Amino acid sequence: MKKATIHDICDLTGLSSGTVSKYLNGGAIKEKNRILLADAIQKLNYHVDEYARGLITNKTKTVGILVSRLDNLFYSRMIFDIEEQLYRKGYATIIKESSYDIQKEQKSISWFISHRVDALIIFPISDRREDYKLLEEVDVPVIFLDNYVEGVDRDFILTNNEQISYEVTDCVIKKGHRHIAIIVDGNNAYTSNCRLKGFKRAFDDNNIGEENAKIYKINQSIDYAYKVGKEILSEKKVTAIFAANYISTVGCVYLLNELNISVPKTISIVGFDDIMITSLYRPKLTIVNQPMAEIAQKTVERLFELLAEPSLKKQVFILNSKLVHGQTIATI
Amino acid sequence: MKKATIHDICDLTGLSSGTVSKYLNGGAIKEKNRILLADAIQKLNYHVDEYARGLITNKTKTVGILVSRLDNLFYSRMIFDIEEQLYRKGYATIIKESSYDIQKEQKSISWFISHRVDALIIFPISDRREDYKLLEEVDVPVIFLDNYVEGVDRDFILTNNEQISYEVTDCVIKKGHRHIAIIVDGNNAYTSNCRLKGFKRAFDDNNIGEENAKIYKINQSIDYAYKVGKEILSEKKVTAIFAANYISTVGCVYLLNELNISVPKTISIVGFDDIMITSLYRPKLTIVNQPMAEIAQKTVERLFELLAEPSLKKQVFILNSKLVHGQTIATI
DNA sequence: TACCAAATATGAAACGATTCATTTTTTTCT
DNA sequence: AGAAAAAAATGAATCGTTTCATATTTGGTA
Repeated sequence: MKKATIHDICDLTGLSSGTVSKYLNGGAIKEKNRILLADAIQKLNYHVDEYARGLITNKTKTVGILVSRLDNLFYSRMIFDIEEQLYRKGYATIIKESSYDIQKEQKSISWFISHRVDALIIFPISDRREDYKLLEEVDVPVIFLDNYVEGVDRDFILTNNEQISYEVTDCVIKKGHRHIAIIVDGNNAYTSNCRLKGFKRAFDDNNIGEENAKIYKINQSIDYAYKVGKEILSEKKVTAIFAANYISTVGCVYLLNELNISVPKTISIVGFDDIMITSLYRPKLTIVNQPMAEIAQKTVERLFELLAEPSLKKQVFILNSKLVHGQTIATI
Repeated sequence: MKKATIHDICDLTGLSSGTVSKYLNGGAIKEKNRILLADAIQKLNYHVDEYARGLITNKTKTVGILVSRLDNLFYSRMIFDIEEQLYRKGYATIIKESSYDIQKEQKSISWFISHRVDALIIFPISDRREDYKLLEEVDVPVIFLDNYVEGVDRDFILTNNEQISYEVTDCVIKKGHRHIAIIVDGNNAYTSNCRLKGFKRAFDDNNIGEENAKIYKINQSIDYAYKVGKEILSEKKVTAIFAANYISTVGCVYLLNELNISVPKTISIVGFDDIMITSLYRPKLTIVNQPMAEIAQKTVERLFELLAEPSLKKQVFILNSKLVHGQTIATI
């Protein structure tokens, strides 16, 4: 049994392909024929072939999302929000992941272009302009999230990483801590650097030598974060940990739970991105929250602006994170 | 600047479309021409138009996944595993979600068919055969996960829900509990019923009247689970809760944390699907684990069997869950 | 050099929809 | 009823690939 096409409908109804097409796309059809067509479509179990349609219309009503890791709740939650909004507007979402593999990221971008997505949302994993060269000659709207890439003339939606990191660190210092460790992502170049910068600036502004600022870089694995956390705990002087991304926050909380470490008596901790953390873990973590819903909202909003007017001047949007106080910073 | 096509490559190289196509698909080409083509493709920033290709080859190298909720970690984790394996085999994954809306589920199935996915993976939300009628006349391989639909002649991959639920309940009863509450999903008809059946059978086998078995149905919202949990706590007689899916487990743990309830002294609890639960929450939860990696593995394996031989006789696979003991069942 | 088989290259037809200039049918008005 | 205007239907051309039967080139051998 072969898939039914428009021609089969023509044969069955005696109407022409143009009329069938008009029906499928909601044009004006005589009532008699409308019924005829509805019946035929039902009878033949007809489905539009979007590949044939896309070929000629040059629109696919499809948005690609390229994410580094799907099993990172920070990303998947945001994607969930974005998908939901796109669906409402009649767009389908195609999700692919790069797994922090630049080769795979490029293959995915290429795949998306070949599949003619109408727009592309990327959580970039590289900070080198040439890794996104592929996109330069392509006139698909692209929005980058979570990370900046110097020299790429596209839209970016970011959060005030340096500022919030400064705020966290300053707060910890003000509570009397002098030896503080920060855990950042080694891959996530630009964003990590911002968080580091804010961290260091707080040391400077409080006149504390930067040699007291212990910096740890991890890759995007909870296990690795766990190990690094252990290493930090063995550093006797350190009294506070700033887990400056979601993965390291989860890793540290696992660790503290596992070793039954009394928080904040033994060690103080601040986390990043509260997704199921403060609800599950006690004491309640002091944690930075990036405005995920807002980011999703802004992304979709901007996406449609770009779809309507692709030549809009590129912009960088910076949204504000919030520090939510729990009970995990001790006052010394 | 228009998108480059094969014809542009022909013009630039002086070769024919057939040759270009052969090159793109890895055929034998003279070295001289191979270089010529590589250069031209680079220069023109050419990308294959998969819509044109798909139209004629009738293959899209694409698998659709239709999931009820993406922000349910039990599903998203499994999808992550499946996506990973499909990627390795050169297939792209398109994810859509139904949000427990049957209309949306059907629209998505229709979308997938129109977009000619080579295969389809569905986490069904209905247990009525006619809700999947769309698929009957379609010769795309389909695998259903997590839930059975009576009368649908397709492959299913499930877990031993009744058996494991029996095991849990029996264990709780053996520890002296007589009044036990179970929370199941009201939507998730077949699977929930299995879990309920096992629950009740344990009561019967232990000669405890079923009036002691308190049954609570929730929809797929953590907040609702939280509320139901509260209601259960107010039932003075109940000494143990069996949160028989991931959402209700999370909801209950939130609640117990929030109210600072001493577990298992005040109440005993068993959960379902340990994703970030036992690592974050103390005391360590006694919890049922479905073999997520195995399910993903089996799904992909079966998918490729069906792709190779679509007329294979349909099967129902049942994998085994495991009860992992923690410290949340009190002995009375 | 001439011949032949193997290796490459050619290009028209096909895939299944939409488009749009043209034709046919229906409606409205006198 | 007949003419004009409006509405609906027609169908050939088109989108950018792959396919495959045919034609051309290559290079080894007599």
